[in-house]
Amino acid sequence: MSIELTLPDEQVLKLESPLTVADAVGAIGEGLRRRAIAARLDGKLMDLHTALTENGRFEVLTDRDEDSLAVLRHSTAHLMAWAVKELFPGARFAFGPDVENGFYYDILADAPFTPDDLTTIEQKMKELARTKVPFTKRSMGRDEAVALFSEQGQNFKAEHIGDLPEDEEIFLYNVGEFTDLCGGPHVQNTSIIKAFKLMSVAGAYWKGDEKREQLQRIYGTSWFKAKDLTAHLEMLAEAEKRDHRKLGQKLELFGIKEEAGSGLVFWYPKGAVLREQVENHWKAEHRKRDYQLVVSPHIFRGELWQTSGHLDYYADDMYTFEQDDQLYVVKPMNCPGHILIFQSDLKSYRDLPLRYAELGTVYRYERSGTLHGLLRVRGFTQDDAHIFCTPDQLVDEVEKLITFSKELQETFGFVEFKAELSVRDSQNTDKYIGSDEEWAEAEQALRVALDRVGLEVERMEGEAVFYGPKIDIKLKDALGRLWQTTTIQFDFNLGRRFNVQYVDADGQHKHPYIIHRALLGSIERFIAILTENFAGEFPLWLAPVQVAILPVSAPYRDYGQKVYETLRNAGIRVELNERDEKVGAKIRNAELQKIPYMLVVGSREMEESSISVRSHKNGDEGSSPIDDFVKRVLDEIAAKS
RNA sequence: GCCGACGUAGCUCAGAGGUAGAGCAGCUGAUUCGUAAUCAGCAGGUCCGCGGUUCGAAUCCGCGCGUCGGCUCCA
Repeated sequence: MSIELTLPDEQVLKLESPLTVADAVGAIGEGLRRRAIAARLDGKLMDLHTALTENGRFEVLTDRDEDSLAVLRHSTAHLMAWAVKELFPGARFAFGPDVENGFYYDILADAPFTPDDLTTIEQKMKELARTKVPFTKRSMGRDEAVALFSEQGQNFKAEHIGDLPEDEEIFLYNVGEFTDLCGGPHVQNTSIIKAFKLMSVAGAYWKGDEKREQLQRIYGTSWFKAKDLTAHLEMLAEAEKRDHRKLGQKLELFGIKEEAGSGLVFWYPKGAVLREQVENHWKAEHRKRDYQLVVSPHIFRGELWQTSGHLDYYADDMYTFEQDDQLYVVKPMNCPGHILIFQSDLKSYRDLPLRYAELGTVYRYERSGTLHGLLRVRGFTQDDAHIFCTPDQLVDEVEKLITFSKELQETFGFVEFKAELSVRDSQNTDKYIGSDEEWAEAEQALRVALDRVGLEVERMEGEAVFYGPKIDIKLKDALGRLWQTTTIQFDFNLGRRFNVQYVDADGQHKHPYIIHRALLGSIERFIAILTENFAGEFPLWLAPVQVAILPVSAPYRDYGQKVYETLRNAGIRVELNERDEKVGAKIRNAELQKIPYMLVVGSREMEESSISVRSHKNGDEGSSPIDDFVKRVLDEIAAKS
């Protein structure tokens, strides 16, 4: 029998079976055979020793393909499991997949792994890898496989076989003494696994269920080349340097105080300036787009949260207290407030679309283990808005929102975005509020709007919240990391619960569509993202201190004071360093604080009524008349660049 | 919330049953200096909190709080 393989260049390769994938790769070229990691037949990944039995589009993966990395990492996970089995014979293995940048394996061990254990395991892996042991695959009957794993005490594997679809073939992979339930593919042998490192160990639940066993998850990273591993570790070191929690401390931006409670942020003067700039810009941009800014109280009576449904769903996650036998709730959302404002008078279709925006500070009791710097807190300020509109205004409004989101974030220097469209789980529509028509219409509106803006979008089946479909937009930062900021959510629930209405042209009372949205997400979170993106080197318009004036020595302080006043009166955020230090030390301090401009003033400058400019970006830039410098700075601030 | 690690001066960290240490920052004084750290002195601590073991606990044990890495969760 012959097999026809269509190669990426459309060439058709005819081969006689029986043959393996490796044979086919060898037929294309011997050099390729040596470099091949795996192959793809009609999009399906297979390893090299698999028998080829069907025709199809055939693609060879070498160590240059992204997908090969996944294969390598998955194989590294197996190698690690083997090493663990050697060192800890009682270990029971759960899942061990590849993940972004690496892999993990969930293991139930007699005792938790220590950092020393990781070192030992890593050494063992290196030792085992050098023996150049092959990965081999075989098929096995279900009952036989369950019996095999049960007999070995591998109850997680045995359990998982029972969870696999009836018609799925069961495969086992062997590497050395380790046998795993696994579909593959894997690298040919362990000699390819060279550049890896075990990173950390953490708890993880079996099958992600917090009611099930908690396992030890060992994370590792793996690469084809040592220099890729080094580059990855350097990237992690760079990310650590940019950690907003560290920079927040060093640059005196904010702090979280144990004595005040976790997840609650104190904004120091410099951080408060950052916030102020972000918020001012945000407000101005909303006014430009016909939003009305509103302010709602921080606490509402409990009944309101009964009406909204939050008290039923989230009672344990809300801060509540009683006063005069009356339950009050510290608001975890702004929506009910905006609805009350909407209902303050009878609304006409002529009033729509109506856009209420508020930088609304909300409080939610987040579980202690989830808190993380400014990224996950218990008190935060949503850049919230609610849009009330008619059905035929829907698409336009959503399109405006997406465009607004992009424009707003672009000002902060972000240029790349990814969108996710979350829709309901079509298998399980009962748990969602709203009719099929509403869901269809809303999803259509979101989709059309996304198309119009031309944003890349991924459909997320079953990821919608119970009350409506949503679009989430993620930005990509300077290190290529994605951060979710914008969320645009339909709400079929609150309008009904509060009976929100407007009078249409035909005199009928109707429910408006309600869209809930945040563009930056929360101010706290967004400032964390900004801090990490810029590594604390904020653009001039955001910089807490824009200019530092550094007199060379005491006799020039008065002149420095004059320059200070000129800049301050021009609206520039400026600091005068009057300390009794050498100018080198003053520069060092200003550089460490990442202040964009430093002005050195001494005798020369005093005589010429000038200043010497040093920028954080370029270093010494030479002298300049004061007025020229003021203009330059004001222009740069205005450009928000 | 769960698993693990950690918590010492404002910050970064050393110390490990027997009087609590360094650097930076702070204060005082000297110095008056030209593009990333001038010198000297002084001060600074419930060693996260509460219990326990011990003649004696920052150190060992228990509980609590907090931080970190994950898991789970995220209206």
